[in-house]
Amino acid sequence: MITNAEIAQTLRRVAAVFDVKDNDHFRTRAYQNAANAIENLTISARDLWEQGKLTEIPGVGPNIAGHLEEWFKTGKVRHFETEMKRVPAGMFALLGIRGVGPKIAYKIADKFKLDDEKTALKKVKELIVSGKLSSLPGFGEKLIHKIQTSIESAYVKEERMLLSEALPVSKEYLDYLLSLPDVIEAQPLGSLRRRVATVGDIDLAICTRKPKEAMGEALKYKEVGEVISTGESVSRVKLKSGHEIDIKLSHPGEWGSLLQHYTGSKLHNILLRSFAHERQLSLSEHGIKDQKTGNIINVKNEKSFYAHLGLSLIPPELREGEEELELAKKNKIPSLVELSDIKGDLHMHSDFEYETSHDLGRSSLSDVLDKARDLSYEYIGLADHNPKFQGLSIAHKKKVLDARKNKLLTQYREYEKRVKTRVPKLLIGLEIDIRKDGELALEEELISDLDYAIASIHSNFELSKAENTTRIIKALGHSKVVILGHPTGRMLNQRNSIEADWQAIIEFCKVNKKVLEVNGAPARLDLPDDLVKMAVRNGAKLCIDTDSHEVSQMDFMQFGVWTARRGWCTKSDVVNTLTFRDLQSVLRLS
DNA sequence: GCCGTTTTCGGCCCGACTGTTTTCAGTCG
Ligand SMILES: Nc1nc2c(ncn2[C@H]2C[C@H](O)[C@@H](COP(=O)(O)OP(=O)(O)OP(=O)(O)O)O2)c(=O)[nH]1
Ligand SMILES: [Mg+2]
Ligand SMILES: [Mg+2]
Ligand SMILES: [Zn+2]
Repeated sequence: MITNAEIAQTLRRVAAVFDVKDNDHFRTRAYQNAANAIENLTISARDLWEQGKLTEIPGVGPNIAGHLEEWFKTGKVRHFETEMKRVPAGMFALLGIRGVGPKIAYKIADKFKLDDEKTALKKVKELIVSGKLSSLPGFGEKLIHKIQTSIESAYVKEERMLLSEALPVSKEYLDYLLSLPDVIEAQPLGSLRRRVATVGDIDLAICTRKPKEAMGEALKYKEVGEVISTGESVSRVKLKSGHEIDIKLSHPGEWGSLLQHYTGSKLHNILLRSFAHERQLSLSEHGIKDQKTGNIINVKNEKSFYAHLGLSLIPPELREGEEELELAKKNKIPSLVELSDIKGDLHMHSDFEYETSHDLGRSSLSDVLDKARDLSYEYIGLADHNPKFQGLSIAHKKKVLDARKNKLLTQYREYEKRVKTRVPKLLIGLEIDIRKDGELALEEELISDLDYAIASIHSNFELSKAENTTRIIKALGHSKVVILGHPTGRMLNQRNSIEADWQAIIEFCKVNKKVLEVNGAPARLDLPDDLVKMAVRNGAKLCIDTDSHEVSQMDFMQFGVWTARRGWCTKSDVVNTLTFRDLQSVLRLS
């Protein structure tokens, strides 16, 4: 299996060869663009090749597509191999060092004949210790020290953090920044502002009339462990916690263009700048420059920045360099679902104790209802896991489920009596495992007594694409099963999405009026944004849930909404924006 | 190497910071 990540890595290596051997900057960039595009695909490039759609990937043209075809057919690409042989293989290992790019990596690998990728880093360390590296022209003391420390830290594997991890770290820093006298405004930008599921670094921006003072104060934040680089408008620090933070700074007059630039994404920026070029305008974080007169056009905020280009304001979640520019030109950016549109949460676990197949909730129904009232919900749905499938008699399971229902209803009536107003309606459902063969892990006669069922995969994640597709569709065929829970099963940084034919599953959901969950648990965010987009495009409905096991987790709804927004989801695509009456008909209860 | 409702040739986003160097290349965001 040739993965997208492997392809992207190889294309980057070939790009590096073109850079150092041919100094061909544009061909280098073409290969990098293709690498980025393939890395960001959700569907595997191999699948696209089988469908004859490789050149539909932006940045992949006939040449690269031809090379990839050779790779899929024969297992190797002669052209790539020839190109990569033009440099010592050790060079590629050095590219992973921060601050070391193709030029420096090549100089070292070439001079010291680093032919083995595996030993290259070790050899460089030895060359530093023996002082030989300083014999290279351009390798001063500081550069060598930088390489040395970068190699050390490169051994600590860095992965992207969850959005939920980045948010409190950034908030604490922002609270500090906003407390400074010279800081007019401060806010998170980059992937954090675009609400990407995982975040590489934390990008913060400061608006000030006194840049020097403000930057000086910003770097004095008590959690700063190390200042990596610092300048008048940009600094980079590493916190004691290990988080890396970019701080950018601008005058009030440039604030709008700074927000735009630093929110990204990179691809969005590049496309926007190319578009501006056609209008003789040049964009940067400093503003909009008229290329004929050289005048900088002043923009106060992002709205007027986009307006100057004839574009409507694009929500940060959509700024990924896909079709957002085309739609903004036509003023056709949809208005996306918002947290305040949500009228209930249908995937929560109660604290009822029984022989569960997985885990139990921890909060009382009374606490859950209090929180739901705070959130102005009209309804909530409790979807505990099905009882253990094996080892319990049907009679026992029935007893358990009846007891659960009775207890919850009794508690609910007591709550109604006590609180009286704005009590959210209660639905009693279950989250039922989809077994390997697509059967539900609960007997038919026990399912019929539920208000609704969520079907979820919790095992056998490694089944083939065809097997997963079949079992999901089979499970969704049950009349009580209306929602497919956390469809891909991914756990960010821990477990990949299952393989499945999402196009077919989405089509099935649309035709049969089934609903795909957008699970807002921060480690899931599942459906992922790109599949949300596929579902929305194809007219399938979504349900944004939290999967909460205790009251505080009901706030995960925001993460689900952000993920849905990144998938171009509007209010009308989401069933839990409906009134209770309309929701009941979606659940086939009326 | 990619790409095109002004182009199939001739462009390709733009700027900050660092280090080592007298004017800029390399790397990164
Ligand atoms: N115009 C332009 N802007 C860039 C470029 N690289 C980065 N930016 C802008 C857009 C990015 O969203 C922003 C922050 O850069 P980052 O490298 O932190 O990327 P981002 O936060 O989007 O993703 P991340 O999660 O940090 O990997 O800076 C570039 O090459 N050109
Ligand atoms: Mg970032
Ligand atoms: Mg950054
Ligand atoms: Zn689950």
